[in-house]
Amino acid sequence: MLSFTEENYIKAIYHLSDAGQLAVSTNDIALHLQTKAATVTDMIKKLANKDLLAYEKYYGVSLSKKGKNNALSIVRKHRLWETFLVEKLGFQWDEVHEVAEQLEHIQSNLLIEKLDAFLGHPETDPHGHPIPDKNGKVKQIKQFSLSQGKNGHKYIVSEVKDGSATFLQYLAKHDLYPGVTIQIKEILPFDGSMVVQLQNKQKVTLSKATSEKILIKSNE
Amino acid sequence: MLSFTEENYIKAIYHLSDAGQLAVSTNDIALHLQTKAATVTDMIKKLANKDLLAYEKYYGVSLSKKGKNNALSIVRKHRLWETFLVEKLGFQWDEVHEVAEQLEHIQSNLLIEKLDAFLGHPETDPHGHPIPDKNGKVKQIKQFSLSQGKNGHKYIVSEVKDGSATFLQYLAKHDLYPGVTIQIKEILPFDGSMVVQLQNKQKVTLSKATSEKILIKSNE
DNA sequence: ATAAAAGTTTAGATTAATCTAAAAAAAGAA
DNA sequence: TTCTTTTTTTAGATTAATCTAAACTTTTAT
Ligand SMILES: [Mn+2]
Ligand SMILES: [Mn+2]
Ligand SMILES: [Mn+2]
Ligand SMILES: [Mn+2]
Repeated sequence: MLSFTEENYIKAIYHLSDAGQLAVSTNDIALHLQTKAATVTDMIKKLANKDLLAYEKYYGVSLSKKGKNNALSIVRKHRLWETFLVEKLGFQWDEVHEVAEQLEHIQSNLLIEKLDAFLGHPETDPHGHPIPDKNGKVKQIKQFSLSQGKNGHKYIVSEVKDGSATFLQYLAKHDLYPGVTIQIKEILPFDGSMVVQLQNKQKVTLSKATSEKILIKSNE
Repeated sequence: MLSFTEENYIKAIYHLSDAGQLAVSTNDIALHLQTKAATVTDMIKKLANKDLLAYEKYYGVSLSKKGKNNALSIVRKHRLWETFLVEKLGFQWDEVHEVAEQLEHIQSNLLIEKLDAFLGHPETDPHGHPIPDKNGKVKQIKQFSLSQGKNGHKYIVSEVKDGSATFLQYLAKHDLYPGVTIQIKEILPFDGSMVVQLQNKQKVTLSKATSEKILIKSNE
């Protein structure tokens, strides 16, 4: 049984390592968790003793199988709770992250499996992030950045890569959510901004910076 | 903002003092929280410094207005979550307490008000315990022990006073829940046990000890 | 009224998580 | 390759929550 703090370290390392691929440095973890490097060193020694990660002095850490499983379980809970908050309680998608940061630490397998069933076994959360299944399997979809879309083509929004409240509110104002179909109407060559049209025929102009943070998938 | 531990102390004192009426002793708190008296002494000093309770050395503590408000908020959250777990997620009523002990510490007013609305502003939890409203008001109903019911009379089960899993499972097996109408068919004088009949005509024999732990209200 | 028992507090330690400052190692630049 | 900068670790403290053992206060019983 991991403590609240240990769980947050494991999850941070999971995200920073790109799902457990790369090694993660002490400073990266400290930055991500808003703490100090010395604190991180202490904690990763503890996590290494628990076989949750491999730690090589001065060269960072990488999650073990056990650590990865723990991380996936926390990510699963986080994303299921976010889905619950939006789908069932009527939260806006920019309001859920902080609360899910707390809810993800509730310990009860029964709870999470019943919540999953109540939500109809969703595959993605409100931001389009995939929800790991009970066995830790993550469904990967073929997606790419909207900034790489072709003029005239239709796509489906699949994920947003910026979770800040202002960005999410901006997208919400223009009805840009995962699942929405869009068509690229125009790409301006001098600044890379583009005009996209929604199902309801409304047009929105998006800056390059914005279109880079929106992921899309093919329209089937 | 109270810590997890501080919240547990405040809630324990609230329950032990019968909703803030009586003073509570150090030992009572230690027993209830499964900790040591010395630990309790330290913590109540801290809570006294935060004006959550009045502490008189050697004579126990009593909650302040502020302490009572905090306690009511935690109790509200606990009971709303228990209701959610039973009504929406399909938990059995003997499975919810441990999970609610964790969920009651989640910090988010928005969450709890949205949860309340989602549940239809329930007045009692699955065990018949009243749910304090947003302002901390607790609705009191006229209720009494089933052991004091009269032969031949009809009543509605309103609350159960024992939260142990075995007791709750026993009642569930006989469909005895808050809200169910029962009629007393027979009271045996030598041991105080009674036979009650449910809506579905099924009869159950309850020992005195059991009927004392079931609260009922009049059949209107 | 005094002594014994019960309950409470204080003193001193421990563990988890955190910090700052100093030392050590690795990486980058000249 | 050697020096400088950056990163990481170690050393030593701090805070919250906990414990045991000893001291103290209140209550109960003779
Ligand atoms: Mn999130
Ligand atoms: Mn998300
Ligand atoms: Mn409960
Ligand atoms: Mn209850």
